[in-house]
Amino acid sequence: MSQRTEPTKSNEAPPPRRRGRPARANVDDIVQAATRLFGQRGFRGTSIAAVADEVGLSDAGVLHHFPSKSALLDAVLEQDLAVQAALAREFAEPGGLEAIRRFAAWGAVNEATPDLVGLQIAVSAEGALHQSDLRPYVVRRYAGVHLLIGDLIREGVERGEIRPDVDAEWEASALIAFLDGIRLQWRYSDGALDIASSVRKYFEVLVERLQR
Amino acid sequence: MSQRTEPTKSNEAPPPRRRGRPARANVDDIVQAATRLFGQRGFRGTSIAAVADEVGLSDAGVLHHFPSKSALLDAVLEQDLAVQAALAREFAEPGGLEAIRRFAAWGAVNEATPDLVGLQIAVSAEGALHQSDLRPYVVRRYAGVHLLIGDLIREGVERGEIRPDVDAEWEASALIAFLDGIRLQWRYSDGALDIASSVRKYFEVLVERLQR
Amino acid sequence: MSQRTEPTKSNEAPPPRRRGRPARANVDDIVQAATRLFGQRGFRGTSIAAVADEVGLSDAGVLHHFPSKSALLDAVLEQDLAVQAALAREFAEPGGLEAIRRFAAWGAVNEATPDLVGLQIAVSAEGALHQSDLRPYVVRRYAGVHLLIGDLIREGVERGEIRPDVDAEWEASALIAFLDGIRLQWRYSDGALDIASSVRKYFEVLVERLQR
Amino acid sequence: MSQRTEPTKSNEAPPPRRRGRPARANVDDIVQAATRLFGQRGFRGTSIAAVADEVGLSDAGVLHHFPSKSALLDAVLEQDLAVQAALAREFAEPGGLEAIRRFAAWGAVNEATPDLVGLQIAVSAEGALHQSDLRPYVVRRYAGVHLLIGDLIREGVERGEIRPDVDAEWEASALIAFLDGIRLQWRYSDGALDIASSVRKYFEVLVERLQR
DNA sequence: ACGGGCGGGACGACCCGTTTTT
DNA sequence: AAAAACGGGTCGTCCCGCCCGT
Repeated sequence: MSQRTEPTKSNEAPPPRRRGRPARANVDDIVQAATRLFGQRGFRGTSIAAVADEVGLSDAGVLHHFPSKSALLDAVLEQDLAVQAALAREFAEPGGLEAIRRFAAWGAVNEATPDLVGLQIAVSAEGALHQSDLRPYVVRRYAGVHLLIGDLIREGVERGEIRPDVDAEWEASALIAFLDGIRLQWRYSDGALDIASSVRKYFEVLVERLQR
Repeated sequence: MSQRTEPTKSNEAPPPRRRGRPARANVDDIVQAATRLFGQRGFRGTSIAAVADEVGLSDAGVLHHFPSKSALLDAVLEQDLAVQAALAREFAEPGGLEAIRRFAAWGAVNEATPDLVGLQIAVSAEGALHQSDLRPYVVRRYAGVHLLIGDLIREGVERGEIRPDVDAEWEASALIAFLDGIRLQWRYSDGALDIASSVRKYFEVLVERLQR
Repeated sequence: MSQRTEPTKSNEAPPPRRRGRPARANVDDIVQAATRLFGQRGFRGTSIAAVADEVGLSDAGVLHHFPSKSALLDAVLEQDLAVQAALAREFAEPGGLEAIRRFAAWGAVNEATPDLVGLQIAVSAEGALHQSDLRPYVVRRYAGVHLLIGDLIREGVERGEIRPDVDAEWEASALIAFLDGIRLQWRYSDGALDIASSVRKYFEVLVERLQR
Repeated sequence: MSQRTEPTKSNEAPPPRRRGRPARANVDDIVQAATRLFGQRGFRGTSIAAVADEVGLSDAGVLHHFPSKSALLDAVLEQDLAVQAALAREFAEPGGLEAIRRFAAWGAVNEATPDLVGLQIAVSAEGALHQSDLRPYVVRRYAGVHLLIGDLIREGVERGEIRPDVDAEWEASALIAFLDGIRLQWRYSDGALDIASSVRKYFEVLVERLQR
């Protein structure tokens, strides 16, 4: 299925390719390839040359677009964050318990975007190491999700959908923990684990616990 | 105390060893230092030289005891596994629901052995990357824990302590996921998160769910 | 306006230049910037990008005007040579001992044109290295000055102003050596050394020695 | 004298190589080779690989002995300084005017140790560039020589050998300038210039000026 | 047996001058 | 005049072997 090397629009009508545009890789291609490779091999385990290879450039070619490896990382992370944020907004839109119910589909989304999931796993993993540049990014992401979930629970309590004595902080933390952990297992099982239904089940149990 | 460089048993060097032999680092020291460093910086992020430095040897000195870096890794992992297995046996000893209740103390144990926890996190993290030598090790560990928890649940069902309709597989998987995830959060919070009580709470909820 | 990008003569752009041309850097600007940077960091220590930055262009922009880095160097050197030659002609104009006396002001001129002096120092310095492209240029300059001074002395002898037994060759060589060396010291002293009076003193001593 | 490139014994009889020290390049060889290359091509113009080549090692081999390029530079400079200091002490030993007379032989010494002279020229040259690591070294050397010469003149004045109205500071400065400059010319003339007699002549003129 | 001095080959990121295309 | 890309090169790191002393 066309390994890599020409990721973009499939309807690009290659033959004509007027006026010798060599159809060079563009910035988006690079970010995409880097996303995949970072996700597969980790940030430190991925050399600029490997990314360049993927998109058919030389190291210098990539460094032309991104002055340093960490600039490339920033671009990758920023793009990931944008996708995640959009998704979270969509899920959270109804607010309260209903929003939480919606998040049950989160596992299915994971299965659909393995590259991004791989990236998040790898980033979480490497960020856990001391003195990693990825730490702040992961910490920020944790804080964001934590706040989001906590708010939904509190909102549910206000609306009377959720029992007032639930420990919102702990629930948020436990949810994130489960999601992170199950994602790891998914990775280790080479996708064999049915993450979608596993996540759905967690939400069933969670919703029941929240309601009473 | 025994700063570095010769931490271990003082009752060695039995016979003469005259003339102030500088008390060189031994194999155990190296494994211990490697455990700490692997846990802090990851396996690939730790150079042999760094380990050697920690114990006051040269690279060659370390390589004398362990022919290669991965031999050192094996030793570290083996030691970790032994500790974990002993712990698990102790917790699981009563069997059934009671054993599961005992595991609630797992979080507290984590706080007591930060080096080993760090190692496990780092290993899980790096093993998640494709083509990592650590993968098989992590997979094996997952399988072991999975089996252990599953067996305890099944045993509890047999004993009538646990509802027969629980999904043992999913519970084991979810538990491991939570533990892995919460450990990560603990790491990212620089130990600020109260992992012991967070884990205890999970087990409370779990035990309640299993019973009724 | 004009942030950067066209510091020089304001009375250019004579006729139309309609439609707010952003007043791009011109060739002279580039040469001037290159002169300063070559003088400060040396030829090899100055990248085309650095020059481009100074004048607000991209590397490619500079390379549009000068096909290669050494073409830019040639332009810089040529301009420097023109300035020096004009100065020398002016000083040497009366000929004989009087011309030599005039050269006493050389130090003061140096202080007034620090960029060019910096360039000469840097060029002398780098040209001294083996296989440098700058060698021939420096050698030619040495020869020129040598000849000039030698001629003045010989002329002075003919005119009877200078003792006939002076060693013109050595005097020229020593003078140049002193000037080069004192210039270096000036540079190392960050301009603290009073090069003008130091040079003047050398000429006093020299003139006295020449006369008897 | 066995150019370079295979410093060891030429009759090395590869097969046997009894138990033996393969006569690897040692630290001194590296420093010496670096001295020559730095002198010929400058510090920045000399790669570690070039030095390694000269002594028959790989880059890594050299970096084993000197952790970084600037560590190697330090070693080279330190050695140079030691040689210079010893020489200066020897010349300056009688003190006063006599010591100054002795320095007339400085040019001849230069001719005998072209490598060190080359190094000094190159270092002076590169140090003149802004933000060079060599600056402080050169400044220190200047200060040392300045002080030495100044002291000798002052001593000569005290002893009554030198006229009391000489400007010791200027004389020191001018002497250094001449020496630096003439050295440069010597370099540019590819050794054709008779630096020994040129320097001697400067000292003759100098001594005469100091005395009367 | 233990420990280390010494060395290397591969690879890492990044920079620089330059050509090609628009 | 800029944008895109490349090839060569720099320093430095890493893992590991070949020796030799104790």
